[in-house]
Amino acid sequence: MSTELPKTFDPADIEARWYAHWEKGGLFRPERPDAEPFTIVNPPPNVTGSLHIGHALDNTLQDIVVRYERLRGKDALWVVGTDHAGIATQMVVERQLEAQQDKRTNYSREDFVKKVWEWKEESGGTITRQLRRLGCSMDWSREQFTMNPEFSRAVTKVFVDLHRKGLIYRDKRLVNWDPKLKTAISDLEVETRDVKGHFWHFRYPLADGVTLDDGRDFIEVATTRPETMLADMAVAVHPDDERYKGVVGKHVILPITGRRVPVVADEHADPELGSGAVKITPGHDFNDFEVGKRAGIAPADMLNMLDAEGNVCQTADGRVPDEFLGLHRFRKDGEDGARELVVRRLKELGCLIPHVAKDKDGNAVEHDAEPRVIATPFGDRGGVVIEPWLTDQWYVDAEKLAQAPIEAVRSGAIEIVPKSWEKTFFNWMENIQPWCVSRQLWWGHRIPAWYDAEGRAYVATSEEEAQAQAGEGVGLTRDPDVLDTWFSSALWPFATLGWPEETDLLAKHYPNDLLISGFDILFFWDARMAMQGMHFLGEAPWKRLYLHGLVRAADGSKMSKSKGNTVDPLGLIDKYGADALRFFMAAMESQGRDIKMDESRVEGYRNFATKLWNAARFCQANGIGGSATIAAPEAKLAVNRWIVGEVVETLALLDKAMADLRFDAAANAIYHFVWDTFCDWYLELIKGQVDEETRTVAGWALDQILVMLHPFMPFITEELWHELAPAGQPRPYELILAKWPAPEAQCDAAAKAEVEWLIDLTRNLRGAKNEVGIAPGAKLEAWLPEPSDVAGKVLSGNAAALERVARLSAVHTRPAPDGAALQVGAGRDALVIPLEGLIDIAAEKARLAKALAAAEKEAKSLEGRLNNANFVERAKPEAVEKARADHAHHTAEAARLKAALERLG
RNA sequence: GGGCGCGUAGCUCAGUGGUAGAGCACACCCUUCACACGGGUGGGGUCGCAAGUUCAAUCCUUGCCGCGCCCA
Repeated sequence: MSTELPKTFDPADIEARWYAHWEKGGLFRPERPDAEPFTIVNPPPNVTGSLHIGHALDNTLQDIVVRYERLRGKDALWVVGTDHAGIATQMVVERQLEAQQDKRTNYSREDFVKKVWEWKEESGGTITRQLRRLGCSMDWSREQFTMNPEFSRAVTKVFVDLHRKGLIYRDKRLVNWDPKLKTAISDLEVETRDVKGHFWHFRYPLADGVTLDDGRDFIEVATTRPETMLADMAVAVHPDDERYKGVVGKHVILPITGRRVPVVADEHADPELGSGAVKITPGHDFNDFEVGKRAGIAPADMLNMLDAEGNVCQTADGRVPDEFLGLHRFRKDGEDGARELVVRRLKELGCLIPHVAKDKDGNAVEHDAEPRVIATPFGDRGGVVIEPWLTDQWYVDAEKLAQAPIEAVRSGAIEIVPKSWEKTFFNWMENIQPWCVSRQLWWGHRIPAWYDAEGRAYVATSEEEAQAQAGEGVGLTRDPDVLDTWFSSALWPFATLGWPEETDLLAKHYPNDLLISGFDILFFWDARMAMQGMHFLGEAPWKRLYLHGLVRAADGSKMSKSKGNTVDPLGLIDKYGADALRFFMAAMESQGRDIKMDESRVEGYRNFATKLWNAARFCQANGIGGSATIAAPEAKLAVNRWIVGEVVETLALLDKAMADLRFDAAANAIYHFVWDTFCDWYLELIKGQVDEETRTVAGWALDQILVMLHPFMPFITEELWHELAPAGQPRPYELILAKWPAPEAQCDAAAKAEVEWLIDLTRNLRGAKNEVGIAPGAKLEAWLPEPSDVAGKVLSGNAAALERVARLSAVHTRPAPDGAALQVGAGRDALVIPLEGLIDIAAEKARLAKALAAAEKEAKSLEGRLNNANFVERAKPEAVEKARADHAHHTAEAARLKAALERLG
């Protein structure tokens, strides 16, 4: 036995000490060349990031699984690393420059990128340090980064290969353009939000004296974005719309620009909506782009009226008046923009149709526009309104790549847990759009494409190769853009293992076994890993995909920095310890539900850790220490045989829960075993009678607790593992590398029955004493004239426990003396405790009457059911059997209570 | 508009076709030699509403009400 444990434990001290020890000793990835592999890759956090509560959840769950599998003897590999996070990281460094009145464009690309690398080396490790505080047992020796040279080579190869197969192509079309960040973004990075806006109605004069059937010489169109009329190229009407039949093919003359544009028939125009005619701006609206193409306008000919920052520029036909040039697309920083000026000019020209509304007195009032809620696209990073903008970008043919993953999920090759996410997955994958992967940034994987003077692209793994393709002497310039960060992180499950080299690591650990991620990155990351993994390695990257929810604030709202309602996991670790935070995460993680932050529960699990600590102190003081065996020790005493059986049952619950990825069930199983079974009953029952057998069994049971709890609470368990080692016999290995329990024992039903009888008796006795006002500590004598078999065994074998725990100094197996007495049940037995003059007879009668009423109510209800022929004939035989047994039990109970009442007079 | 999920004790959450559970909170008792971050006892729920299926519904089906998320 080592020196005695201190009275309280200090999580901070233990955590720092053990983590350093594990990491230094390489214990996160022991050499297990012949063991079955188990592989998880962590969702690489942004290098810019710091640990938030969502990371804490995600990584805790992964660590629980990895530690569990490591204890089960597998060659468990948890790949860790960080993501270069193109936009986010570039923004961080740009902000730093801004703070010094400096800016990115003051530097050459090379110099700026060098600055980002410097920043990364200096501050990029914050989050990885924080993951260590959580206790995460990742393989730091192989820490990855998406911009490492090896990883970058994989990214280039993927781009070149996909291009060769026609799965990546360059195209001129509308993209989601972020005018703040000045880059294209993918459709997933666009957040649609409802915003209050306006709906303006214009009149576009018909050209050449043409009129509508009703005589009007103009067409009415409406828009929420008036400024785009500067680049209008058509007016569309529905082909079946009788009102406009006569003007299809005719023209209108646009106000302000004077541009002559055709009226085209297109089904996009909805006759039911407004006037039924819509203005068409193919260069600035996704729907209009399609209409324009159908009307025969090539994308290259579509008019563009905005620059990269969303300011008005001259269109190719030179028709935008000078006063508009340089204006922002709409009001910004308190200054009117093109939108406001267009409305003003149209109004002056008499081309604005006012919106007529009634005021509160019922009078008609004219407004420039109708107020309306508009679904508006915002960039999820920059936070400004996204502009559909006509540019050349690189696209991945996601539709083709999506087929294999769809099939994999359908066939079960990938199991999504919880299953309810499958539908969402299919819905997205089956309607997937081309994925725009080029970004107009400097920080990231530069696109491996070179252009000649005519703009022809040569895609190659190197400039030499591109030159070879283009031919000797052809001048080439490299594409300035970089790839979407998710394009590279999609390769995480295999590029981190050395792909495209055919390494042993790759052969052993691909496919990974499991991926754990928040559902919020199902499309961004998980689906894209599945696409790339299946395309390049022919197999799904993982067998199971576990999706967890969000950690929400205590009031159920989403945590966000701007709302200021975030909870810092490191603060919780400081306050309660990493073990408590981890256990909270596990216990609250029920599949398919978000976790609401509840600090009192974290506190509760801190208390749980303290409970275990003190139980260990008790054991230590009684010479109970580390066990020498994996298998359960032989035992004769009922309590010991019983606790072995309880370990066996808990282990089964735990293994089942882990197999099902039910983290809550797993955590609860071990929690209840430790607190309720081991501490509250087993330790109480062995107190004062700790013999050699008990020492052995208790030591073994405590070891099983440490192992089973270790995945959830790695620090305290590791500490106790060593503290409890027998004197002079240090543990041969750390707990992190211990063997998962294999009791090779069965539940002993007889021992279980005995101990449960004793527990039942104790509970009932305590309750009775409490209700009739006897001091809990009072020692009593009881009479049990005809003990059942179980009772007999307890009386003969557990007298000490009876006295200590049940506080019965003697139990006489002969008829009880006459007089007032307390009656207490235990299993099928009823003990009589004569207490003439000691108890409040009225209180005891009330207690018995209450119990009798309850028993009679149950018995009556069961009787009713059993008298129902339908039930007896049609219900499952087990159900009928159980009802009969319960009925007998409650009837006997009632009879007993009635007798006891009569005894009291 | 389409999809998903939720509504169970004061709060946070499990759960099951056959007498409703946990943690915290609450009430009362206990300074019992591991632990007051503890021990003991107890109160508290027509399981959102309505109909249907069933011998039996908190659980299955449908509708409704309320809340949340995703997609268009």
